[in-house]
Amino acid sequence: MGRDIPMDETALTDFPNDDASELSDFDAFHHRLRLSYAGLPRRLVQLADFVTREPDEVALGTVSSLAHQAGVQPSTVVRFARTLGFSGFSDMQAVFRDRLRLRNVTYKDRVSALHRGDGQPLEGATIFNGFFEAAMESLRALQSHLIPERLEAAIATLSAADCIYLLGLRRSMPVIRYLSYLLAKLDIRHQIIGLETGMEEESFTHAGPQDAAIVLSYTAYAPRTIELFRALEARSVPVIAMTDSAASPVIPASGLWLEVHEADFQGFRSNAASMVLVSTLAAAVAERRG
Amino acid sequence: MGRDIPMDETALTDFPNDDASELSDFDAFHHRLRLSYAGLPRRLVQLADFVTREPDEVALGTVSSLAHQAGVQPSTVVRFARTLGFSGFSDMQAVFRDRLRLRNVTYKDRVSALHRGDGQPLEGATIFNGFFEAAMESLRALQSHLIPERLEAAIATLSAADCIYLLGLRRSMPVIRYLSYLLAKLDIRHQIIGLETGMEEESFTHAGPQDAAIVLSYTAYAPRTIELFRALEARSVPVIAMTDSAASPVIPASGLWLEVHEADFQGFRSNAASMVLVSTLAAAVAERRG
DNA sequence: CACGGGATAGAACGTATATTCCCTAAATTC
DNA sequence: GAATTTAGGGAATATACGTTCTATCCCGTG
Repeated sequence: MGRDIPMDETALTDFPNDDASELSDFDAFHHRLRLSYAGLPRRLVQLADFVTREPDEVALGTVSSLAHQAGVQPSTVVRFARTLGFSGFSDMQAVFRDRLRLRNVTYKDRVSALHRGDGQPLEGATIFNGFFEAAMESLRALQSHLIPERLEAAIATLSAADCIYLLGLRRSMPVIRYLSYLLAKLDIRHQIIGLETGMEEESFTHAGPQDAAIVLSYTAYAPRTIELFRALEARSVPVIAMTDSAASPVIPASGLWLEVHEADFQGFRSNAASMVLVSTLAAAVAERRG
Repeated sequence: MGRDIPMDETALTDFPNDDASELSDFDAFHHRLRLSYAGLPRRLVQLADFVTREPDEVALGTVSSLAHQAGVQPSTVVRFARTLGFSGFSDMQAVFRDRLRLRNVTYKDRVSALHRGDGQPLEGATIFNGFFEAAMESLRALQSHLIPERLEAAIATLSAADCIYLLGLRRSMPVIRYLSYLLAKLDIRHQIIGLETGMEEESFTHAGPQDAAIVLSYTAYAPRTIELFRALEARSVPVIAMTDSAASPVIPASGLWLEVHEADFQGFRSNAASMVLVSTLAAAVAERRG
């Protein structure tokens, strides 16, 4: 216990800690590592990679076990520590161990910290908790309401489509953009409806039964979305709706709709469930098309 | 693959036990401890209480440090281990260390377990499960890693900012767009960096210390993001990073970064955690500004 | 091609740690 | 109340570990 090494306090703390966000020793270590990484010899780079990849091993292992895993000599490990400003390996390991300790401490008290209901103005942790719960709730609801057959039908329809039109305004717009991003990456032809205001109908002048559309709309359903949805149905475009109730105005005649309940927190809808479902559709269509 | 357990089973357990039938060493240890607890001598009871209360100390400490903390003699610690069926203290400690190791691997391999090796096409429900699990895992990881003080510091910085610059390319772009949408709704001045390719730097020619920036980047960090991040730092723009490791190249000198691990499924990253955190930041800043 | 400097590997050293043994104290039984 | 058994404390011992030193190798340089 009696570690009489002075443990060079300045070793890691001489970095600009300007403001309230104090750099943890662990972060400071990595900061230093990044700075000197470029000029490091081969074996030390090997070690640098290893310690960033397996920080837990560093905390729990011994010099020789790490040396073995990283493919270097034990003495190199010590040299690595000294190069980074520690008095020896043990000093460096202490940083990694403290991180493990700390991590589990925050894990322990986070519940009490987050659920503080003492009427104080909303602090960050409370707001986070709200969004977190909303997302979890939405995901759970999605999982329990999802009907596999419907999902399969939706995938089949989309897979057969020539071009997939995407419709979702206001709060659903970010989800649509995300879907568009996914489809682009998967090289699936698609088109967002309504990027330019007022020109929405022009987006699907050529659309027909050979295509398909995904429509997202949650209460209160944007009137413009309903309009555009009806225009799509009028053109006999097969529509897959993602909405939150059987009474929704965007449920297609085919009955092909997927139930998604987005819990909201302070008026902001967590789009977690929509994002997951939309990812599923994109990946499944890509898979189906091969 | 014997794992077709519905995910809500695993959702609430603290430790990702491989299976209900196959107890982890750590759980087995506690089971044994409970059985023999009643007939234990005084000092050993003292130790039993200590190891259940502070398992991390057992994993990280030495015989004498534990003896000191528990108020017994070092030799008693060894006797304790032997009484519980270990060959010595080190054997017992190994169990506690393995537990620490396992804790942090949880989400890594779980999703990949869904990748079917038999070459069969994945059906919709399977794909959905993958994305669903990835999202849940990301959210859980976010909750356990989030440091409330850091979050507060980030909110404070953003609240004080004149204009908030948003940076995140490729896979992070959808999240940035979503954040932009939120900020627009909340009437908070902001600017996305890099909407037009090649003209990114022009987006922040007027940026300075009075502003702030949010940078999203996950492995493998897009080189262009790193470049732009450095340019921001060079202009002394306070940067808040959302990234996945202390070794990330986009961690600002201020140390103001938030840890986010996005589990991915089939190469697609669930952005669930990022979305939740980004919503939190937007709402908290709005709240702070009143 | 020769030389010098630094990086690396391997071995030797000293220390800290777990372990073991033994003695003392306490408790239980005859 | 004495003897025997069991728990606990303390010190000695063995081992594993980090550290340091030195010889060798590689790479760059004159």
